[in-house]
Amino acid sequence: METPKTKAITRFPPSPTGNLHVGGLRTALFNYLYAKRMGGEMVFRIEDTDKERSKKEYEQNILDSLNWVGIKVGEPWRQSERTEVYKGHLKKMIDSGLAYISKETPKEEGERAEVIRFKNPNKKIAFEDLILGTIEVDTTDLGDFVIAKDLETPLYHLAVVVDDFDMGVTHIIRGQEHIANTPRQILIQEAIGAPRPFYGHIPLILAPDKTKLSKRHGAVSVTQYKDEGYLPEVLVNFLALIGWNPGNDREFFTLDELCKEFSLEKVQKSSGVFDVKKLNWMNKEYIKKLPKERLTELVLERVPKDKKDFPSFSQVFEKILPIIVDRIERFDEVTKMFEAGEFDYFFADPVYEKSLLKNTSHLPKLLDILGGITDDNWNAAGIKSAVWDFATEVGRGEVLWPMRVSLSGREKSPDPFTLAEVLGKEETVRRIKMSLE
RNA sequence: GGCCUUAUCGUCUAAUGGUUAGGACAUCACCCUCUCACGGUGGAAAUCGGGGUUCGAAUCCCCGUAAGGUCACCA
Repeated sequence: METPKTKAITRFPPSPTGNLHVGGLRTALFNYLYAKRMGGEMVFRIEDTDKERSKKEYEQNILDSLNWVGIKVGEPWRQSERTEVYKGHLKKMIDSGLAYISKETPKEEGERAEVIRFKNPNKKIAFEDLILGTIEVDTTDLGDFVIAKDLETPLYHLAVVVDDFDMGVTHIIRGQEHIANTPRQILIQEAIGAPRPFYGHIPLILAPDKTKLSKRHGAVSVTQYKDEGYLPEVLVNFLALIGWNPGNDREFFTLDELCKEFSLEKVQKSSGVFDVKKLNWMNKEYIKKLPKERLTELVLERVPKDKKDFPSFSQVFEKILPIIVDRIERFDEVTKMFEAGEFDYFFADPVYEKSLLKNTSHLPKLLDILGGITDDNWNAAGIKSAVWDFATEVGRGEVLWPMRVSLSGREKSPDPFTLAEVLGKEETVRRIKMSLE
């Protein structure tokens, strides 16, 4: 790993007008990773100048989401608490003719008859984007844009520039939707005498239809992914790989590993589609490697209350955990399976549908074989080897199917040997006899 | 529409002038198998189009085309 030459101060400045979006999380991630990689830090700022739309609950959600995935942030700066600072700049700019109070004819409700506009010097601005290269724009067609409604009510562009300056931000890493904002923010920087930070505009995350990811495409907030049972480390790993790659085939990274590997040179220029299928695959890969304690906890919290009330629940649960885990990609599937009654037969007698049982004529013989298995050998492998030859001889489907149905009562279930192991010898025998009645 | 940006398998991407254009997800086939799931093996699949530059172009340049972003008294 290369030694960083300059410490970088990056920032994550969400506006609390909604829950944290996966796109927003990806932006936070890249800023965090870059700062860590460069031996600096990412500062956190709440952009709540829009008093109408900003809500405390959203601020909390953003913070909770960040914590959930393990991105640590300090106390945020709040724009709503810095009105005086912006006011000072505004006054100075007006006094020196860099901005002016403009008379307006309100077109919409809520619009003022007087606003503060920036005196646009109408020149060409070129900046070196760390990801896209040189970008040049003629700011003339921006006109004298509005930077505040009045001295007490600054607008986005002004507040951003002032804050980035005061916070000592060296690198602004943000989504490509901000490219158009950069020239006017540079103009303001020059007006207030702030140094120009480095810019890196990262590619957008798109929905499968290649349009902006929005609610109509399904889950967009981090909270939703959490609720659906995705692991936080998976979301981080997956999101890091949209628009960035390590330069080789490696796909699995922890947050810490990403902090060491990340670089802006490997960030893609073009937008990437959020592929839930791959997310699901990755979640399953991580689930497979989870330590037993955490796995148990995560599955257990998704089991419906009424199922947990079965008297034998704890003992049985221990045994069927691997069966459950085998069948899920996301933890919310645990709830769905239990609610569908998938595992009811582990806790209570199955109810037989005669048509499902098919041919029961080999069951008595099967009972003999099972009876001969010692307790030591009563496990899936042992049971299988005891039964296998007989089953093969008369036709496996003729023995194994009725055996499995008599134990589960279901059309679909784990294999009969596993079923028998979980149920125990006594119960297995009892159920097969019961199916013969 | 103006301005800005982008363009490798369906998707995420590797290859920074010389590779049979590589990997992963998804997909398909086969295997495992009493069912479901898991698992294993193999296959198909891409350089947007047209011109240059060069011995040689996915890679550099130009022109098209397409996609996205942005044009607020939101951020």
